[in-house]
Amino acid sequence: MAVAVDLAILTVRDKQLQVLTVERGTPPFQGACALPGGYVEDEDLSAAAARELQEETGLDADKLHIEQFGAYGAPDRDPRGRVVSIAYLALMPDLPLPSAGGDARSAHWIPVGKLLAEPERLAFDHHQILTDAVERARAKLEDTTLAPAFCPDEFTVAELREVYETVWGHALHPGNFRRKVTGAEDFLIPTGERTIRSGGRAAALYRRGPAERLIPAILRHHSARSGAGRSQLRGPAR
Amino acid sequence: MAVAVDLAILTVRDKQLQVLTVERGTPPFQGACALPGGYVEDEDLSAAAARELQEETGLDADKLHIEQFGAYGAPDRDPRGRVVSIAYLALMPDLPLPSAGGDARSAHWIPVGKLLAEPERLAFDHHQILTDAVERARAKLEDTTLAPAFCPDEFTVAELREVYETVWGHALHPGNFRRKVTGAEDFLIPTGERTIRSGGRAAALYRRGPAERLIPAILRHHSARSGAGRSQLRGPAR
DNA sequence: TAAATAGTGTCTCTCAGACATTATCTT
DNA sequence: AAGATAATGTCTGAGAGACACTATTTA
Repeated sequence: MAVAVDLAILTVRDKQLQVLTVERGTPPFQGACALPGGYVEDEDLSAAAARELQEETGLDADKLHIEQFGAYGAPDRDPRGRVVSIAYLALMPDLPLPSAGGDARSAHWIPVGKLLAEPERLAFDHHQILTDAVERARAKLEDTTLAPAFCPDEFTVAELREVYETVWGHALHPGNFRRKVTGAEDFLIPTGERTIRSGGRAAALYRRGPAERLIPAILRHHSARSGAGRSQLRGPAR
Repeated sequence: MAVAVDLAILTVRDKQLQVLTVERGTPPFQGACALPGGYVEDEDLSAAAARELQEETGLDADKLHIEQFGAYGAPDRDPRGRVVSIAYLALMPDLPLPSAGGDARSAHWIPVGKLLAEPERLAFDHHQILTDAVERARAKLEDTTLAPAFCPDEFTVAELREVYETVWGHALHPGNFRRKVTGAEDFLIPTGERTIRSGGRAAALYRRGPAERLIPAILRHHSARSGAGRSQLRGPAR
């Protein structure tokens, strides 16, 4: 029984959540997209994932976030024979891929939304794997300090907010978002510098802090709370 | 390369979180405890886990909660050869094990605390697997409706609270706990009946509701909040 | 100046912790 | 009645959504 690793490498690019795919040059699923991956050799699973990451992107695994999130082993998931695949999720900023890796033949960034809407475009059970990877990423933004993994070393609050908005797929309130992320302990460390990334007031730059858990968490859904604020009608008499 | 499944089957028993272990009768690790498990055959991974569960406990997998939580594949984790193991977490009420399963030779419930304190008692890397399983269970009680999986079909709020207290390892405030679990939508459904399980007023019985996510969540840690209540000194003048 | 974005302040509702109190059951 | 447990109520502070407002930069 063969054991492989598959990687869902995500980034935020052009205001879209995108995933790195390779085009399959040989059957089965010739011409389709697939998540990068390969067989596990005489090494630990995480080492296999790091090696594949290096081969596909030329990037060093300990420079970005990478974590295991599932194992897939349906008997017929690979028509060539029994393969159990351990799936890894990697998050990275929108860097130009070194593409030096000899294996970087045909790596492309593709918007996740497009891929999930067309289940046929992904080989094997990679549609399911990608679905699970995206859900994992969305959930982890809520209560961990993972979001800066999508940003360069130094970033603004607005850039961080764009990460959340892109991954979750809906807009967040700028003022409240700032209050929360700057209030969470050890999440963001101000560098003291400012920058102008777009027309408007210069924004402060931050670096990610040492915290791993986000306390308090930032919830995706408005959790069916009736909402506060001024929605109640409290006009002057009636 | 062999692929196996290992099961961390947890229950709450005698006010302790306990795990089902089997005693190893043959080398390696002869005489040590191990998590039940076995090789994956011509079946899906979840089917292999369900089969092992059936063999070890005589219980049906679709009657209790079971979920995959990790894959372990260090090259030297099994001295007999390369084995990658997919780990599953199962939660069940404190039932008498049918033990009809022919394989139930030497299954024992052992308190998790005791096992985690003595890393040598568990074979292979099962100490690590159990550690991860327990952490997963603790985390899932926070924001999912999983806790009733540890209870019989009908249960009282106090029994549910005992589950939380046992898994998390600390006491919870009875009044506040009740307010939260009965307030969470679709979490608990009152059966209308009452029962007396201990000296005192009869308690209402509940059944688990259809919700999967617990909203709002119940947090383990007091999240370093300064705490509210009457701790402020507000005595009458001074 | 206007336009645009960064950042702060405030109001109100909800939630959680810390009690206090009432209700119901057994002995 | 006493003791025990179940269930409810209240006060307070923290956090979140909504929104108004101020600050700083470019065009």
